[in-house]
Amino acid sequence: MNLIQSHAQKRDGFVKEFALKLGVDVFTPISHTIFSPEEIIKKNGGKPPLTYQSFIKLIGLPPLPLGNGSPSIPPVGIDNSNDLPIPTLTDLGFGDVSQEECNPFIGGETEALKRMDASIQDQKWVAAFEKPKGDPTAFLKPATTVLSPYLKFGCLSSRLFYQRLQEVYRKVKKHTEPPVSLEGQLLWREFFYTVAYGTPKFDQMEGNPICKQIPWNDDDSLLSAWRDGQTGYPWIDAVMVQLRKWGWMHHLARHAVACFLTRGDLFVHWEKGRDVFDRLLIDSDWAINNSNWMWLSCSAFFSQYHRIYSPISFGKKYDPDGKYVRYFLPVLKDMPKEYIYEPWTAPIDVQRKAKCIIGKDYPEPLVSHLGASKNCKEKIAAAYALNKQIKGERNQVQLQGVKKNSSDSRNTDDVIKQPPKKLRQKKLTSY
DNA sequence: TCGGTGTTGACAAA
DNA sequence: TTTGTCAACACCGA
Repeated sequence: MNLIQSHAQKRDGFVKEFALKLGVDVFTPISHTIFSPEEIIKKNGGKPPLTYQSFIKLIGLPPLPLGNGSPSIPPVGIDNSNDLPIPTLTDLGFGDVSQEECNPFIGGETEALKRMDASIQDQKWVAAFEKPKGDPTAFLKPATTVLSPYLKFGCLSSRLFYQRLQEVYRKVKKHTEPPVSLEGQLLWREFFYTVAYGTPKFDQMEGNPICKQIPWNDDDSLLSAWRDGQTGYPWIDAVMVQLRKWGWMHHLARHAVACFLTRGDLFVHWEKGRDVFDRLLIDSDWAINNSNWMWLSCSAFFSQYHRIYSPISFGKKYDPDGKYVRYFLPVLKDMPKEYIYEPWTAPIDVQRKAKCIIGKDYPEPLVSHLGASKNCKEKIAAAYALNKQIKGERNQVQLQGVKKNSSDSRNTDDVIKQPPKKLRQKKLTSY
């Protein structure tokens, strides 16, 4: 049983027990997601679908939102009338996180509905929405709905959002389709929930049947430089600062920093990056976060490890002047735009004039991107070959019906050479 | 077994 | 601004 399954079971048990005492009937529908992961997996022969397209083929028409088409069930809302004390961040175990005044996301259902309505009002925008085309450097007016935190905390019903989108699609002549449309985004969420529900050890590499076994390194100094926005690559560091300050950044910005940490440059284990995101993202979601880290590290779902986001040109493509970098990394605010994505290449007099000496006011690049990415590709290619070989051997064994003995018991976990334990014990500074 | 396809790359060429 | 190339993997359906 994995986390989602045990969580659901605990919740149902608790609610039922509580309700029984009050003599209340309990009806627990699928409501956090649109579809039932269990039913989709059953339809697929007991295994979760592993591609988006195969997932789409399995789903039928979605059920209507509760209270909005199911007349026997009242709308679910939050009763704010009884003045219950709201727990503080410290109560919730986040006392060491300082909240920035600029955090743009207010909590609650009222705000969630307001946000959804505001997004949906612009029917042209909804009809034309195409996720891969958004601008990850747009921060004054984000290129997406930013409804993810509200979906995560249950302030916004995914079913309601889905139905509202359908209403818009019916009204407009032409609109984008899944996977790139807004509807497609909701279905990605469903897809990842389904895989997460049906996969043992989903949140780790070892023992996870869908996860490639790759000998990631365990270098805490690389990890902390990345986490603290000290890699020396302004685009990467600015994204990590936005994560810390806002608890949110654009989807493609997440891709860029996740790729950099894992398969692109630093070759640090995706589970480490996952933990940082899990801690700092306001919308962090167990199923989606783990899925995306496996995706970006080429551990599952995606395997084109030659396609690496450049920590220099990817941000530049959207924001050649570096407005985004200057906003989140004020130390670089006076760096001329020719050098803003590669400040270490600026002549020393330019650095002096910009009041930003590289190596003193802002770090030198942690690694050389060209060399590091080449290195990563080679290591992943080798790991892939080994995974394939072991999978082949395993299939052979299954085909021949040979009973497993000790010499056959090798599995893909063996690909991992455990690094010397605690060789580098540099303690991570607190969040 | 093989060809088609896969939400989101970078770079060069047209 | 759009298209082809790079080098090549995993999954799926015929």
